Amino acid sequence: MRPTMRDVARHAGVSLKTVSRVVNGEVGVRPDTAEKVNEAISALGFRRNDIARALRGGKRTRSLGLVIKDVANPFYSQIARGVEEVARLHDLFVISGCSDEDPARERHLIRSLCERRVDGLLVVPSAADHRYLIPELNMGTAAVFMDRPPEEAIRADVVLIDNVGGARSAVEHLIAHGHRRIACLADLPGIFTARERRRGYDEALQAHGIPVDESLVRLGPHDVAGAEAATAELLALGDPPTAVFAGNNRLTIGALRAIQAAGRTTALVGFDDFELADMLATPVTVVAHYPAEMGRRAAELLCRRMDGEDLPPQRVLLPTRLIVRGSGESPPI
Amino acid sequence: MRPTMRDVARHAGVSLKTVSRVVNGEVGVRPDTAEKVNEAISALGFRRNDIARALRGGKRTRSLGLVIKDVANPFYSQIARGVEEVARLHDLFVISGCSDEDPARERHLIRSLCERRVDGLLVVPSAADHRYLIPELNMGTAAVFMDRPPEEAIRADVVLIDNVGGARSAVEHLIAHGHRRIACLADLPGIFTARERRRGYDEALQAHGIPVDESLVRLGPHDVAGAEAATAELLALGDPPTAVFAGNNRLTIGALRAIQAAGRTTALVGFDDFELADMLATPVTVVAHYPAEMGRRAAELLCRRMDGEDLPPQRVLLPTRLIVRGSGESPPI
DNA sequence: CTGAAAGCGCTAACAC
DNA sequence: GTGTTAGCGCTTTCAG
Repeated sequence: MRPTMRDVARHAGVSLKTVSRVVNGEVGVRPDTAEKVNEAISALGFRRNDIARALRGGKRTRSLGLVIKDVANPFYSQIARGVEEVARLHDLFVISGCSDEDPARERHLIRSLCERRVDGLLVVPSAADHRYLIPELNMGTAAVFMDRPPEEAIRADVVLIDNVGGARSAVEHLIAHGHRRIACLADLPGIFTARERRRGYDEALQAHGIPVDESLVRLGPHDVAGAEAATAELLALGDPPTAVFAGNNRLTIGALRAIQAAGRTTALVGFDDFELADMLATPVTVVAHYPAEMGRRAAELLCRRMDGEDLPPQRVLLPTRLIVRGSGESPPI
Repeated sequence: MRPTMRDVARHAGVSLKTVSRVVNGEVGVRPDTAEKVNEAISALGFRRNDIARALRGGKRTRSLGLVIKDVANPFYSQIARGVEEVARLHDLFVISGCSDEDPARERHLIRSLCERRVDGLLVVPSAADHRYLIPELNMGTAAVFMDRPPEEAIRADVVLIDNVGGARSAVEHLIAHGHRRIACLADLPGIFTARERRRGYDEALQAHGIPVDESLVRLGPHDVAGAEAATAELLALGDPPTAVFAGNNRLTIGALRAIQAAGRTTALVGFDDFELADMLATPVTVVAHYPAEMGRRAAELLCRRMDGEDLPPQRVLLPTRLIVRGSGESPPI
């Protein structure tokens, strides 16, 4: 069906190797020979077969594998964008898959990507054991982790957000506005970022001599509906919180819905910026960060590893920024 | 570095072919032989090389190429998600790239994907000439287009949204609420969806005997700022529109900003749903559609083509749905 | 400058 | 049940 170099060679009346030289822009081909070859190439519609190319010479496949939770989620799609930008610069393709936070699927994806001989792996790891990766890493597949670190045993680079610092700055902002009864909404404690952000919340309170009141902390909600219900419960307490810190954008939206529904002016600061946060009835104060930058940085580290650079495992911490919009500045009631 | 089947065979004291049989779950291997082979596999950390596998026998690479404008844009990332869901069911990998609406980059991407011998191609085409694809298609690479059709000469399946019908329903909704001076904001006329939506606007007015007033039509703005400026201009007219139809989500946001800034209650219906549309100060009435479904349908069509099904080119039209939320129901002033 | 031969890691087609 | 041989489409020697 598809013509091969042999076919082109036959058509042009030269040897296979000469075609190879022309196709790869090697030197040492007379212009008129090259001309003949190029004519044959377009006459036959020849396309070099990169699969065969990668096979011979243990060549790189010029591809990297990306495992994220879900591309449809803006956080991950921005990571993917950052990765793609760097990949493009290095003439690499990105082969990606969604784990949907399922460890079995994640493992299957990584295994399949290794079977396809991707030159490197970029992974947002789920809460699971990643030791199965060790043989792959030893076998020479570079890997960089994003957003959550793998276990200690895995010696690989990782790019994280400053979760603790970001959460602390959010809660300190609320304290600065006079709040002392501040609720904390965080995702499932199995998730690294949820634990870290909760830790930032604790640290901020402690630093200001405010005891942590566990009845104001809700760990577990991980969607808008769950956060809305949890917030409604908090607002219905005898002594309700005057402010809420929400650990991610879905939790922020849920909290917002509950606060609006209750007709309160409870202050709110959320982790993660989101589109239209400034256009809502109450514009939302957030701890912003830059997922695309995370993707870029991770991809850059990976490329360096792929080029054989041999540093000790890096741990990059990306900064956050508090964006003040209104919801975080309401005074305590 | 990485062990091959030969190495495994040597280690297990069997022939290469026996290893191949075990690795591929073929029948006709004694359990104890299989056992030995499996031990050698884990001892050496062997991973079958899918590159070599695809080469032999003109085998499929079990991958498909996806070319979209930008993964970071929720519209495209949802398409990507739909594609990935179907790919997963068929045990296919997705190799994707962003064209950023640059025809040269799009062409480069498609070419490279063909060189990697993807089994099929899923493309959101930019406004450009796609005839260079014809040889690839003839050479057996299946292709399905999404969101915008390629030129007539390309005989391939395409999955579209009902742009005309959706726009018409939006404008008829405004007419039903008593509006007659309805503005139209649409993207660059080079873009298929922009033209089609503008056509739906015209059709709705004509169907109700309302003459099209070109001074109320703004073609060209393609970001929030541009739409905001265009809308501000419209509102400043001596005889301003009482309602606005915005041709996509960025234009809707821009219009909304301008209307809020002017302190008006101008009615607004937008094409494309977006997150938090219901949480804004004025919840936004929209023409919703389902990008993930577009990705799924396109991927399904592609898989059927890849399986050799030979129907005439299909043209799938996905329905839209008007979601009433408030902004589209204000009466004329 | 150009070409012939070997072989990347695997599977298909046949032996035994 | 198991092994041997050929060869996928290309690049890499090494000769001419």
